[in-house]
Amino acid sequence: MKVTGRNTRRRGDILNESIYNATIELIKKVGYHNLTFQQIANAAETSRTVLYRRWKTTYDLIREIIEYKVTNVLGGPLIDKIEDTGSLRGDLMHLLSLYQSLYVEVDHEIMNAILFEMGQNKDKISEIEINATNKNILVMRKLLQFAKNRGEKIKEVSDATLTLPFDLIRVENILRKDGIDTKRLELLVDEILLPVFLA
Amino acid sequence: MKVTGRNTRRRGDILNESIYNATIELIKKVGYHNLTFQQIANAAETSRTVLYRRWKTTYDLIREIIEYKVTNVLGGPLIDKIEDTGSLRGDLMHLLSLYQSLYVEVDHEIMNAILFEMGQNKDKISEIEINATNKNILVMRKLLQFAKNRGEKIKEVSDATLTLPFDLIRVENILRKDGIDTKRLELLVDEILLPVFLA
DNA sequence: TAATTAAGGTACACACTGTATCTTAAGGAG
DNA sequence: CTCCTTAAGATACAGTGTGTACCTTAATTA
Repeated sequence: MKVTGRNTRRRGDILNESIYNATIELIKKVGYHNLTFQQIANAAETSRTVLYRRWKTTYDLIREIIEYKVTNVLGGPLIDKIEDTGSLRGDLMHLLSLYQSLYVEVDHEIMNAILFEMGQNKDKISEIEINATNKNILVMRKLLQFAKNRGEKIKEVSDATLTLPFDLIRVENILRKDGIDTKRLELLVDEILLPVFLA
Repeated sequence: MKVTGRNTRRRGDILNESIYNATIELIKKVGYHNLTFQQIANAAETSRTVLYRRWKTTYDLIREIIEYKVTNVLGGPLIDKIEDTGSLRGDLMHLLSLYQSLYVEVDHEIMNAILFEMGQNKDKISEIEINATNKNILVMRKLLQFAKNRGEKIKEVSDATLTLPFDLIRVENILRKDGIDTKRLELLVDEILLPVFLA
């Protein structure tokens, strides 16, 4: 603690946000791989003890930050945010834009860190992430139902294929990461997603 | 060193392979994130000094292991291994099988570690990896040329879309990782790749 | 056999981890 | 307003890993 006296000990949400922000800045600077509780504590001007009490690993912290940020960015679950825009192409563009906005707002490094841990920790994380995958499948089912209701001819595909829009955004953000603009998203829709889903 | 006397100091390839194998085993055990030079040195029964002399980071070591393994598994560059099987479907299946075999033989963790670093280290790695991406594009061009020569109608797509087969295998190995069998690869070909590339 | 090269040993200062123990500020209940 | 509970923050310690420097000596080559 730098300042002694009254009003020097933060709690609850104020402290949390300070830790979140410090963590995000640190990840941008040193990367997820080099992220340490020690540095987070320094940056957030708190104590390592506080961090260890709440999170076992930096991954647990990151996960919490994502959840916090997602609700802030989207303002609610993804499935409530998709709309019937009048065409499958428009709906897919809207979906990709929404999902992409998460990567931009939450920060690539953090989103990719999650993806990486999914590839490493076979057991404990899968529960959380399988859940996320299932939610994404439901989003796509709803989106394709819009198209069917409009009379568009939709192919019957497996659940695994329904995750394709999300997978594409993930790959884009790992490999390309810069210049993922509307034009790029349109290319994904026109060259990949529409041929896959539209009969 | 455990044993003193003659023939106790390994060099060159024998030492290298010992280090490679120890690293692979360690990654399987503790994951890339927790991989340390110290543990590698112990497991390979060598000295940390030896490791630091040759590799600056565990990532550099991993990268070398992949190159070593790839030539062992495939027996040469990927572009020389694809064949005209008589149909685009057959060619794509063959390509996916080859690329998937890398993940199985080299170990998921290591392949994913590379992917993760690609997402983190924007600068230095991109040169290597952009190169790899370009090679993959050439592979797909060659494969699609087989199809054109046979008279199959092939869509004109952007280069970024040509990396789709590789991207799909990557995603599979991050998220699903178990049960990526022939049936799964067939689904990728029939539901995604053929609709994208075949007119 | 001598010279060169590289493996292996030892040591050091520093950073991070995880845990335990203690103090004390903040916020609520009465 | 005071007491009490809760949680923030300070301090300390043993263990592990890092990166580097310096030295010794085995293996290879000339």
